[in-house]
Amino acid sequence: MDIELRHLRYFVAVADELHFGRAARRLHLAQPPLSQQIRKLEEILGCQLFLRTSRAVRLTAAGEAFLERARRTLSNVQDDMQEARSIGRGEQGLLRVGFISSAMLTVVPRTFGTYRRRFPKVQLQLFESYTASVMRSLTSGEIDVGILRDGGPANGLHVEPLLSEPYVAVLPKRHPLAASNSISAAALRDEPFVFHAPSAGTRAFEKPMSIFEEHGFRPEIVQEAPQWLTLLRLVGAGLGVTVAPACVEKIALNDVVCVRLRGVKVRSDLELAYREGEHRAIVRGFAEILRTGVGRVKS
Amino acid sequence: MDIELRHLRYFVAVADELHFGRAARRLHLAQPPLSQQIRKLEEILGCQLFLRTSRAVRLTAAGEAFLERARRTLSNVQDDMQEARSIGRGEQGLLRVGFISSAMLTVVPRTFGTYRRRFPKVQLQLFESYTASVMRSLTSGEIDVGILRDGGPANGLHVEPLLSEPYVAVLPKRHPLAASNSISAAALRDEPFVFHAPSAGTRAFEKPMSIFEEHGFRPEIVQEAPQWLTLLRLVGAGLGVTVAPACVEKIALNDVVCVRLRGVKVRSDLELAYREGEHRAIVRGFAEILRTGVGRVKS
DNA sequence: TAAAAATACTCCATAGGTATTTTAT
DNA sequence: ATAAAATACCTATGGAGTATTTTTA
Repeated sequence: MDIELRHLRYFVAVADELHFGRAARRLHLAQPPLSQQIRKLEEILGCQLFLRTSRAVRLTAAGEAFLERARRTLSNVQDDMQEARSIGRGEQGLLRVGFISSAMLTVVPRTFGTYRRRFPKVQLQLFESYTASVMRSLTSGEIDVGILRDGGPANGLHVEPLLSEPYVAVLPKRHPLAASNSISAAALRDEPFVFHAPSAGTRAFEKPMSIFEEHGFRPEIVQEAPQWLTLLRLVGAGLGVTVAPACVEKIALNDVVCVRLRGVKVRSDLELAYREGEHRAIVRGFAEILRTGVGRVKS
Repeated sequence: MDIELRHLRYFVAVADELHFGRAARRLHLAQPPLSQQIRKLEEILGCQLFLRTSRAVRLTAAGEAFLERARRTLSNVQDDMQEARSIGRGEQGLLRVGFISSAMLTVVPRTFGTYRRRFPKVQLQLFESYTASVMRSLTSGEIDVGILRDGGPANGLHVEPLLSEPYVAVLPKRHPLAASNSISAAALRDEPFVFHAPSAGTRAFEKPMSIFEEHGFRPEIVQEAPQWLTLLRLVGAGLGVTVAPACVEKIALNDVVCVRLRGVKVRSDLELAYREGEHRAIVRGFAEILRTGVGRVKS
């Protein structure tokens, strides 16, 4: 016979009432089974908890000490259950989110705010990096969610589109085409390019390059740089031109001009990623907020 | 349906083994009821604790958190049970003992040592006083046990003899009777007496006085003092004589002589007292040690 | 004598067992 | 194909109910 929480619940009730009949009523129980269970508890413990006469019930020293502990145990178990539930709903814990800088030029930061308000107890850790690095961190388990660009299908990762944007050409302010309302990709055939390194993300690199493939050329990259801001300033300084997802225009200073690319089907996809088989409510909750947050703006 | 410690025990076993079959074996249980109980626990909590496939079982984030808590709860409950048992056996707690000074002239201090060794975790608080005060403190609940002298039967108190001693006459060194091997109580008829005040303990006062009643006189007390040492020095200084329990001889300096009282039936009883209906093992344990400790020396 | 706990018994809810199916690798 | 969990169903322990007795103030 093992001790059970039932014994503690009954014991606390009797100790509170110091009356088996009243305690039984409080427990929605008949008096005899209550007496039995208390007796059983005393047998398990091997010591008396109550001194009973037909006129009065009082606690022994052992009962006095055990009462405190029993109360604490019952209360702790309740708290533990609440915590488990809360974690089960994704309301508690640590969530590590890796993201690319350009995600901050979209609606994403606002969804972070929404998430904080919805799950205030979650500790949100943010890691800023580039697509390939975000994917590696996801796979290795350093982060739980990734927000990246054109990560495409990846082994062991679930990747889903959040936001699709057209590419724009980024030209120096004084470039002959800078005044155009829109240009063809073919117009950039002989231009020197500045761009990210391929290692920053294979697909994220190949996708914009493929724009020019159908016109039979591949841009000559004269300078690589990791950040869009850097690339824009290099364009502004006349080192070359580039193509970028439309959102990048937001950080363009007045030394460059962003021009719509006519007839280009290829678009840049901002994506949400997490490990395949990811089950944690904390991750599912974040993903859900991100989807609806981004979706609401699009519609 | 309420959560029970059974659920925690089963949960911990499965979490340890990460295998329902093995966990069931460890619990001396078939696998299906274990699966059922875990499922039931998950229903009670309202969240998954395990992710099971037929090939692998692993903890969810909620399960991970709940595991720690469940372990702690089970361990705490075990500790709490041990503590209750220990208190039930009188091995823990606070024991307040009131005693008269002369008890320290007997075997009593040695029994205190025995008690400490037997119940090392009990905090023993000692209060030195006189019989009437010890009894009042017992009744009022300030102390738990009393060691006193001739407290006799008292309302609401259990009083039992520990040690019976003859009275001796205490005379100044140069008193005419001081050289006697023994004297009759009648020989002290015209002597001035020094003694305790009656308020120090009615029976403890009346008992020695009764020695002289059968010889038709009552000692004239010329000076009262609360402590035996004081009384002995007063005798030594020639203020009077007195009668004292034999053990008091141990603190006699060479200015007094203790002489056996011939033909005196009245003896002084060192007694153990506690409240009637006292049930606490801590008190019973102390009383038992005191009885056997004093008894062993007598026999 | 009256109030309350203990006892005696009965019943049934449910923990646990057995046999089998489903599932995922 | 196999190992393991889930499902279905059955059994029986023991928790809870009813009636009664015992106890003590």
